Amino acid sequence: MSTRKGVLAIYNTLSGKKELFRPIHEGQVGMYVCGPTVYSNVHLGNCRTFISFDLAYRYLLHLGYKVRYVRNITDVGHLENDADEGEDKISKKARAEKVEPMEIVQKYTLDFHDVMTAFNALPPNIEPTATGHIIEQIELINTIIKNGFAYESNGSVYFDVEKYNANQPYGELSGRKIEDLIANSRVLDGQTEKRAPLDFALWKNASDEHIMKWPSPWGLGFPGWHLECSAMSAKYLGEVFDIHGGGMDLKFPHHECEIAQGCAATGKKPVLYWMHANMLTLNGKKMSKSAGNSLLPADLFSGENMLLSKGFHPMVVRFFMMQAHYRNTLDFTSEALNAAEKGFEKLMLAIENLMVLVPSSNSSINTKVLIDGFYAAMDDDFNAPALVACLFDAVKQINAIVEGRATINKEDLSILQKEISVFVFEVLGLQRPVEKSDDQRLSNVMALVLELRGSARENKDWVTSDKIRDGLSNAGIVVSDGKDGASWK
RNA sequence: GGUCUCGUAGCCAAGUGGUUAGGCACCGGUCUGCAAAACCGUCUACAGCGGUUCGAAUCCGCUCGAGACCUCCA
Repeated sequence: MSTRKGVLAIYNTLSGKKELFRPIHEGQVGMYVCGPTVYSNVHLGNCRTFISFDLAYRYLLHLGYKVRYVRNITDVGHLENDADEGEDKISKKARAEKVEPMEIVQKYTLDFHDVMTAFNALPPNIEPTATGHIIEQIELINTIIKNGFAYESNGSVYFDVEKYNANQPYGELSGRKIEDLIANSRVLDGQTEKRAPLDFALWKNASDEHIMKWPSPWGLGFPGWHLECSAMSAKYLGEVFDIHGGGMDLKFPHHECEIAQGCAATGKKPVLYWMHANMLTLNGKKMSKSAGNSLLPADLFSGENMLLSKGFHPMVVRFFMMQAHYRNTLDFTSEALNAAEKGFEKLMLAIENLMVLVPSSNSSINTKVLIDGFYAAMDDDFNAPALVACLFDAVKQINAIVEGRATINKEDLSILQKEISVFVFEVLGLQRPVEKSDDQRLSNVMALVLELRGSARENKDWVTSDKIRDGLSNAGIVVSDGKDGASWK
């Protein structure tokens, strides 16, 4: 696949344009994605971002790149708000549940991993935690202070945004001007430690009652949220790396601050390509836990939620997400999920048929055009919905071959089988849902039941045959009458 | 209030100057004892009003509507 390197275009938030992807080191990619703050269960909106970057990761791997994918776990420093008395999310939850903060971290990290596994998201190569990198963070703060872009105040350290902005623009990524930011910044109580409202914390002094704190040159305290990602990405990917991803809502201030921290520490912009995944909406609005407008994956799978009439398989949900581009908002509705479920089943059925097709001596379909379409879609900024459309073109062709309206030769069949498998299972990361039962005894019983029903049908004993069909239906088994006899699932 | 994004058929959603995206639903058909399933076909849309152009869903302007960020969020 090495011949395809160099044709992938990625939309770079920093330039506002699609750019041809050229990694720093030939054949290698360093990718960092802001992970979750593990203070509660991840909701479906959180999941969309990670699934979006899983798609990017998978396609980069497919193109043959050696990827180092780093996704952090934020387990300290994420405050409820920007006021000085803002409480750490993990601490607050630990206090509420009367457990150690690390018990909160452990519980919700495990939940996050379970959910990611259910969605078939590949694990990152490194999953660093903020609390595991306090030393690196203190070192980074020291460097920024030494370079003159941060100052200590009352046991806390703040980044001096105005001083930084004198030489390098602050707000480049999110398209903001510092004058507008100053004009619009809210004046919060208790910000007397800062020289200017825009300055953000690199290190926060911990009060006596604060339960998560570490010794530092500035006293007991804890790191600032923005700093964590800078320290961890630099440690594992270097001062400058290829791709930084995250949710659209992190663009400002989080990612803006990361750029400032990186430049202040090294004089170099830390990231070549900034990628931002858009939000999953519910009722037309961003899914958000704090706004009470969110849905938990577990509820979606089980169907135990007022919004849902039934549960959906994780792969149906993943397929639903793949039908929208990662840079656009996607609206969640029960109806849209139902539609995705039908489409997903249609795709899976066609692939099953493809794998057992009997080749002819010649092909009436153009396999190359189909496959080129797959690549063209993904090369265009990971356009999964365009890929899905191409896959359904292939489905139509497969069905035509199945029904004898088209033919495919042995060579084309082999290529099509391989490429469709690659794009559906490896790139889109879909999985065939496991069969309801591989119980041999049930299979034997069903074979007998269907044989008896078949006899009844031959004798036009519709009462018996329908009784069997309805009875099985009540037992959760659907009988389908095809040309070559009945089947069940 | 500031900055920005979006508005595509009943629903979800690609497409950013010229070739009917796609999925689901609806409707029609094939198959079937009936039904379901499956398959085939149909449905040719781009918020409104102007402008630029041989040609606009796409570019520009205005209007209306929705959302995001500016405070914690993926």
